[in-house]
Amino acid sequence: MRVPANRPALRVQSGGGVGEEELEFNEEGGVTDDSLSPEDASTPSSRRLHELIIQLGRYRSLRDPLHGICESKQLTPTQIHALMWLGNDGPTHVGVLAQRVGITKKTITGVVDRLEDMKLVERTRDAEDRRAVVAQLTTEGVKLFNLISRSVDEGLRRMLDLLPPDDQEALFGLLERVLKRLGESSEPQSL
Amino acid sequence: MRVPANRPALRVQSGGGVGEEELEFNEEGGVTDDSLSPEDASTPSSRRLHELIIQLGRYRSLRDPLHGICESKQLTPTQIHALMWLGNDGPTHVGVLAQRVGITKKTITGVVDRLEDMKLVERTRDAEDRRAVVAQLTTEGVKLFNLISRSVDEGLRRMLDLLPPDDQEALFGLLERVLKRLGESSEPQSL
DNA sequence: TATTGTTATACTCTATAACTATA
DNA sequence: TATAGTTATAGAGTATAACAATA
Repeated sequence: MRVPANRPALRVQSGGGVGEEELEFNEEGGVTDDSLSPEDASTPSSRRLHELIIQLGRYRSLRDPLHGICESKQLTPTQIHALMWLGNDGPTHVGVLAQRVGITKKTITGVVDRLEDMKLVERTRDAEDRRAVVAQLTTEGVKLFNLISRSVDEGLRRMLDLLPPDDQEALFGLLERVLKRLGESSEPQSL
Repeated sequence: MRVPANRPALRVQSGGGVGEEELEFNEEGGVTDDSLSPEDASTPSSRRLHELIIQLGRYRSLRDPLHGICESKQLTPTQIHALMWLGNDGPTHVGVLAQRVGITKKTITGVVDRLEDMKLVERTRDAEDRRAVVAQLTTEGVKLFNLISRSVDEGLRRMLDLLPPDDQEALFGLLERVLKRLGESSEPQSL
């Protein structure tokens, strides 16, 4: 009853320029809108995985291990997300950073604004393309990145502790094979 | 430069009532604040998993398979999240729903408001505890839930297609063992 | 008094549209 | 003209604080 508007703000450029920033290697768009070809929709395996994921989701500490970090650092998930990519990738065009985080170029501006206000990120112009803006962590930002990185490691360690060594190895092998498959069939966007 | 405030809005009741809605079986609070006991922090395994996850994160289609659904259905991630839990659990106290989605009671009110405006959710009073409000899907909400559920299945199927059958079985076994462990060491909150 | 939700307020996230500067 | 970002605007998510109704 607070806001009379019935339509959420989430809206995507579907009519205008296709080549904006939403282009991915997986372009099915509506995914499964109403056009469910009954052959390749869901399978017993996918439904089994779905059910397992729902069960796991009931354990909140598994679901969002970053939540505690957000609280203790007084940062929003999006801000943490942006910091982590900057720490992992080094200086990055803000447009690319937007892709990484999964938001639009218009939105990344405000996010970087606030990170800059907090002295965690710096903006500089790209000398080679004067239009482009490069974002990079400040010294303080790097320190925070390292701290968060260790927090994530610790969270992952606690998850791994739930698995016997054999299963841990199986998991690693499995993920590595997925990555190999992905690398063969497509490219990570704009790496 | 937009807003002069340097502090983000994310803030959690750390001083007030402990038993609000943030209580989990993993109560380390600050997680790794500054008190990193060097023994049980990160391990080679956790760092390896961390690295693998970062690599996977570069593939955006893997990272947020729900993104396409949000777009096509014109709903926000939080709204989808709430709908999915209502579909999976049936009529639910809005406070419990807040726990599931991972937001506070104050916030869930607005989310349910908007879902109610969209005629996807209904509110009723719990007859046994007149204080409590029960949220449940409308007929239209159930239809949407089924549609989204199938979309998720399809996304999962595409991920599973990246793995040979052996690895799929390994993954299932692995997840089931994690669930078993979790069930032994703790309870899913308020199930 | 304690608990369940809601209301009021403020800030962040997010997208669309219009704009500036550079290629 | 096309591309990289920013500004302006509006709606949704989120938390804190204060409040109402019920136990």
